[in-house]
Amino acid sequence: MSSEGTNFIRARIDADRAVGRHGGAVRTRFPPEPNGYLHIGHAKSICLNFGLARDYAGTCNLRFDDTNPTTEDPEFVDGILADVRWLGFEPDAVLYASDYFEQLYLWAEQLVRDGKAYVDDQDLEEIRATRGTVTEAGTPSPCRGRSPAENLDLLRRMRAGEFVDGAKVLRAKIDMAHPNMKMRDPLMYRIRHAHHYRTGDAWCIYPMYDWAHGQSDALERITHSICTLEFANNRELYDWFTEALGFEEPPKQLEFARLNLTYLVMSKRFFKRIVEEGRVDGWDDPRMPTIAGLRRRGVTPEAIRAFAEHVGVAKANSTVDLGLLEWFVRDDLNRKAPRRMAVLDPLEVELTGLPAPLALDAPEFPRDVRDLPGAPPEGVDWQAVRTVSMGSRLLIERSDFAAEPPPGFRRLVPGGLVRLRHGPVVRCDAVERDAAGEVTRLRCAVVDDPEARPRGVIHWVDAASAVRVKVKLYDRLFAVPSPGERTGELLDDLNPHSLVVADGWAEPSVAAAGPGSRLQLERHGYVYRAPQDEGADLVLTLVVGLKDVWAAKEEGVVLSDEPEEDEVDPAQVAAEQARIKADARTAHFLEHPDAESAFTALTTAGASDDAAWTIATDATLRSLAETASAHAPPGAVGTWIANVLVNELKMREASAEGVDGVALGRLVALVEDGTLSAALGKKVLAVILDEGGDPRAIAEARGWVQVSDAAALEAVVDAVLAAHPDEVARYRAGEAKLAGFLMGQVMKASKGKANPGVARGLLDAKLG
RNA sequence: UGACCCGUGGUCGAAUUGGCAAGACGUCUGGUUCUGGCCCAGAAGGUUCCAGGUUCGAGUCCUGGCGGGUCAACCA
Repeated sequence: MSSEGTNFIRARIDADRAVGRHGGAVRTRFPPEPNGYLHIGHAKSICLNFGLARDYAGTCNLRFDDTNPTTEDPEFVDGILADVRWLGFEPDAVLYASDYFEQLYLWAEQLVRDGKAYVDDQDLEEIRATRGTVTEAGTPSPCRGRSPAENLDLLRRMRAGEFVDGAKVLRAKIDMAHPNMKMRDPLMYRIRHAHHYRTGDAWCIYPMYDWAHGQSDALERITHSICTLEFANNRELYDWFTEALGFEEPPKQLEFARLNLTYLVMSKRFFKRIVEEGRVDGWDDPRMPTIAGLRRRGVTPEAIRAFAEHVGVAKANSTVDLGLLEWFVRDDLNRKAPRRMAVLDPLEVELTGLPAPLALDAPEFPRDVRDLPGAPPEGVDWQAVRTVSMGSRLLIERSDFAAEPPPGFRRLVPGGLVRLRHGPVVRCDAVERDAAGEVTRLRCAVVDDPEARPRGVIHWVDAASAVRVKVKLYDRLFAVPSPGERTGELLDDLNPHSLVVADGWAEPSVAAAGPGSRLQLERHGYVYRAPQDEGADLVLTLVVGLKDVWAAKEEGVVLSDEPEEDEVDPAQVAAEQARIKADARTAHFLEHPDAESAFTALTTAGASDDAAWTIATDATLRSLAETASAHAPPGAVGTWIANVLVNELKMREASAEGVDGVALGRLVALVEDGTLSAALGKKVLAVILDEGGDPRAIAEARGWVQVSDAAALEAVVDAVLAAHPDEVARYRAGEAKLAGFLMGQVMKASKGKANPGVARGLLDAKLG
């Protein structure tokens, strides 16, 4: 199992395996449509699906969902396959929905024969108009009543190409008044005389997503079909199709929240637009959140995988801070990228006191990198040292000198000392300026005093040996955390400085770093040299900058004030809520007098309003309560039905129909007279629901009798207290919440049989 | 105002299925340091959306409300 904890999908898989579904196998798939490039959001899905297959020793297919010939392109299938492999996953099979067209068609004929699908002659507008709205039912097509034989003939002629595009469609025959719009006779096939990149001209009808997807999953014997939240409404249809075709152990669809990141949008359409408008340099522009873009930026697959695992999988819409992705990129590169020095905005330094050029040994990594968690990367010699020469003419970063330093400035100042990284400490003796007052050159002297206390350490390059580098300083694509929010136009929020090219100088060994290598330019960030050089120049791209506490402080990031919360009086809220509830109830009772009498009867018998309402508005529960009330106090029966029974039924997805009212009443009586505690009563109820029977007999057969005897419970309480001395001490030290924990232990020790009231009294007394 | 899904520190997200509200990022201290990086130690930050109910005990169950998302392509 992954070290990154659990999530609802894993919980579901564990539960399915526990009951032996699919023989405990896990088969997933990643199903992109080849109509664009994959982005970081897809990476999350890829890591999820392939990660599940890996952790459960299952399989994961890559399946191209290529059911729409007009948008798809083989260019994208190649790109997608390359991206998946680059991320580090090898599909167990590379498959295409288009390979299933024949089977899909055969199944469609089957549904037609079964009267579960029909051919509709209505055009696009008519279908749209008769679908209804979210609050109004749709109206059936005039073609809905066609006979299976006629439909079959029409479908075959559709396939044979007798009709023009849009003339006819095949629809599932479900329910035009269904509250879920996806179930209002959804389309299965449309006519499209178009060339498909794989099936060529073999077909002129193409399956819709809903029809193709679940059946493709079933063909591949997928166990868990994982998709994003927006398909949740489609699940009912997914299940309808697999049910209609009668698959055994059909695949089950599970939906999770797609990844959103601040400073980014994850929209294929927007990507397409900025690529076409030339605002970025293609789908793989290093500013793009596409996998290809991240790769060209120099981000490693390891960083993406670690990020994807970390953000987790849930059903709540959420937006992850882009800073988190950047953190994972740094964390990975910190251990992999050899250190180098480069000056991007040079200021000349004339160094005196150097008798001859120095040859300095500079380690590839600082010592402490070795102590990082995780093994050192392969192929990196941690002891490696490169030689850096230092002559009398140096270049330092312009921002590393300040004639008038701000407080806390730990770099070069007139008359001040700094260490030149891997080299000597120097003192700034003179500052040369041009006519405009701009600093043009510094004169510094080597300070040969081992006691010297420099203000800080700065990097440098030797002017005589430095090589020219062009560093593409990439920044976030958007300037604001939520693009498009201000004006509704994404382009308005594009970061104008997302690409700044710096012409700098680097120590010579930077040129020796091979194509495809990653380095840390010390005090700047991590850079990447493209596998293919762009020209004669040495070009590096900034993958991500180093964390920079100083720059953040300089910018003076001001945290916004806490928004003032309006003071609300809970009592007032409660009163208001009660009024709303009461109003709704009176309105309901106006039309349902029987509900009102039941409600009144239950509340006067002592049930709470909520419990009474739950029962009074449900005919089945109402008659159940009536039957049960012959054997136990009606108020208690009401409370039990509303709070315990309803929950149990919900968990087993069962209805109240057929529940034994007499047994229920007797059960409540047993709880009321103290024979059973509430917890034991719940267990007995579960048995009644599962296999039926008399509550007393069930309880006796299993020894489920509440223990109220103080002496017997005292022994249990003593044992628990003795077994948890730390918790007892913490409780006595003031951690009141530990009482709940200890009480839980007592209940557990008594196998749930302790009378909670008595046990609690004992416990409280002993804890003092 | 139909159906479905979702509300847990600033941001993500766990919680053994009713029993001590994890962890990470971010923030703030301090230490270390020849990278203002990394690392180490510590801290702050929560009425688990709200109100009722059930229970010895509720983030978890029930009822209602509020807020957000998705669905009315011959896209996926």
